[in-house]
Amino acid sequence: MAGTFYITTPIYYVNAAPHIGHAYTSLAVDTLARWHRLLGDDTWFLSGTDEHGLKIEQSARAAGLEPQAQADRWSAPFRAMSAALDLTNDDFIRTTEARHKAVVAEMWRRMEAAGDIYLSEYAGWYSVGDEAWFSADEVVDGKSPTGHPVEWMEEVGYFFRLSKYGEALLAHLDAHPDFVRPASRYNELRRFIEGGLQDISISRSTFSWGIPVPGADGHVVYVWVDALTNYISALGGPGAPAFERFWPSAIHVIGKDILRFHAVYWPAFLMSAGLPLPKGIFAHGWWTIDGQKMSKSLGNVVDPFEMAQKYGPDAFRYFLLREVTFGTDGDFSEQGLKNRYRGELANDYGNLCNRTLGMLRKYRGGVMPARGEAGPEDATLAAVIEAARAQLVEAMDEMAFHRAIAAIWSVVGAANKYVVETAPWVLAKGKQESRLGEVLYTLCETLRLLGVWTLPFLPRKAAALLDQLGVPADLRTWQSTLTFGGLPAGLQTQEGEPLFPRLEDEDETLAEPAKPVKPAKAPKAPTPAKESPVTETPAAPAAPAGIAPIEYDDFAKLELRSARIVEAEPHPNADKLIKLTVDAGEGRLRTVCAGIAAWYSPADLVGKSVILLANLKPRKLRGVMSEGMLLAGGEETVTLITLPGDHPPGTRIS
RNA sequence: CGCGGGGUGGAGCAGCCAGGUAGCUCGUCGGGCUCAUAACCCGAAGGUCGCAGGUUCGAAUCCUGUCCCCGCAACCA
Repeated sequence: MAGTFYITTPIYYVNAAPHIGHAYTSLAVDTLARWHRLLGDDTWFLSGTDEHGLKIEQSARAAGLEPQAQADRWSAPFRAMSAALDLTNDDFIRTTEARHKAVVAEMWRRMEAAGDIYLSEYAGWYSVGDEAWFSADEVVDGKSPTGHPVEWMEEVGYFFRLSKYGEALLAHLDAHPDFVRPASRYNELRRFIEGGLQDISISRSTFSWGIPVPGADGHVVYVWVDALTNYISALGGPGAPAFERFWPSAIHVIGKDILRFHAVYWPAFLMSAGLPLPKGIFAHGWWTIDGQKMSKSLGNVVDPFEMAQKYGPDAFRYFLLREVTFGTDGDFSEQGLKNRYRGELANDYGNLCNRTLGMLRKYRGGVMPARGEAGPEDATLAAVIEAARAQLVEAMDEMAFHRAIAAIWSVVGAANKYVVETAPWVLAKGKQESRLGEVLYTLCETLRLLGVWTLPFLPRKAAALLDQLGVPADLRTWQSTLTFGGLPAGLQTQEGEPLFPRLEDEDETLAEPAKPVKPAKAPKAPTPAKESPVTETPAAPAAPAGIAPIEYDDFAKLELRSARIVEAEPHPNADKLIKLTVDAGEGRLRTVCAGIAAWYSPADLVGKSVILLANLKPRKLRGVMSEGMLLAGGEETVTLITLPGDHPPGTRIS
């Protein structure tokens, strides 16, 4: 069964803090790595950061730092994720490391030697914001389809003959139907390749923060050749011992947005360089938050550090892997996490451990009994275990975490049922010692299997359970769970805390989000439970059950003032925002960005009197400092709260 | 005709590719148990599977049409 298993996360681009998406990818990969180590496979788990490019160069300049210093600074949180989330990555590659640069240069030379790189002049509309080129018909009013300004650029640069590899890629897909998973992505990709591949630009001369193109001063290797090569540079590159040991067995786990680069560019680069292709690519889905797209403006970005802190890394990991079919999109909600925590972790699994160890302590002084008289309930439980073991293996082979967990939990359920049906407390009263011993043994051994099987999914808690049971290391392997009955009699179990203690806020209604809560009578503040905040300032945290009542003092903290809009123009770099200049009677004008572009045009706004939240901490929105927030209401359509036309600016509103 | 995902008991989902008594979790109601983290176990109620046609002995599942929802730039995995 033992084999070689190399698994990677993408390298994360360091222009933003880690969020749930990064955490998800890393946790999924970590779980697979732990699983394969459990199976005894020679396993290597790689993660890292992508640190080159114009964006970093610019943000460094804006911060007054050297690009490397900026990269160091922003790479740190990604490295910190390993500790916070219990990731067991064997290595962490950074594209600014010498070992990486050397292999990128070698890749380049190999591709060049294959005749796949050529110099050409190109010209077109380039958008810094997108780091991409656009054709003339894509550019509207000097903006890219994504709203970023574009500029006409002419550049001499290197191209890669991607067009040459279409047939070979299709042939590879034919021969390896598992090369891209899930199947829906495989189909999507096929259609894309069948549509024909264009050569791609693989160098830049408009910025310098990158790996120099070998033998071509002034050119740096453009993002994909640089970034994708991390998967082999971390192994030391072609010929290195680690490369020989791990390379062709690689599985790249990625988000669905970068499938094309991994499943088209990367294999083509490798073919060109004369190197074997990875074994497969798995593209997972994205998370929405409370049913909505994750976005800063909604204030619903999930901070993985905070979640791990609050619920523990195990529970966070468990939720992400259990909640959705790996490969499809899912919805994250703290409510959902709490529900699964309480139901599946605390009540089902944690409580099973607790009651079992409690009975063992009570009836046998915490010492593992010898086996005894069998009973009819045993076979039922055994059958569930046998089935679950097979399902677990099958599910993990398909990276179907949710099914793997469901299989394990079928055993948890069966064990809880076993307790009720065998009723050890009745056996104890009736002095049926032999049967009681067998029942307690069976439960403990079942817990051992559960503990081992959940090691990849709940690394800390599973280990804690095995510790409580007193399980020695050689009984914590996959192999040791292939047969039932490994636990030796006489084993001393340990006192332990409940694995998953009840959550603090247990009186909270965890089930139905829409529990009608009478709205606090907030004086005048037009704040229904789910208002759309007008500006992109920190929105109130989502409060599904309504917003908790506040004291008057809380309200008094708001400095609301009337203000007159004196100027309005579209935000230079954001479609949803309007940049307003308002007079709040302070003797100076303020700039406020409001997310109302979908409902108002700038011309409509000038001269209106509105309500300004004046003491909101200023905040930069897409590059423009916004000093306040305008009150507005509505869900589908947002309406600014306006005051009668001649209302004097600066009046305090309460 | 831009692309993609989705509409299944109160909520969230599976099933659909390979048609054949509609399943899971949560919630609700009733019962049991008392070892345990007021946890656990059993039972019940509750769905004409968005709508309309079609194919078929038979359709949640295949085909056609149609309506609705959600993503698809900016913290993008």
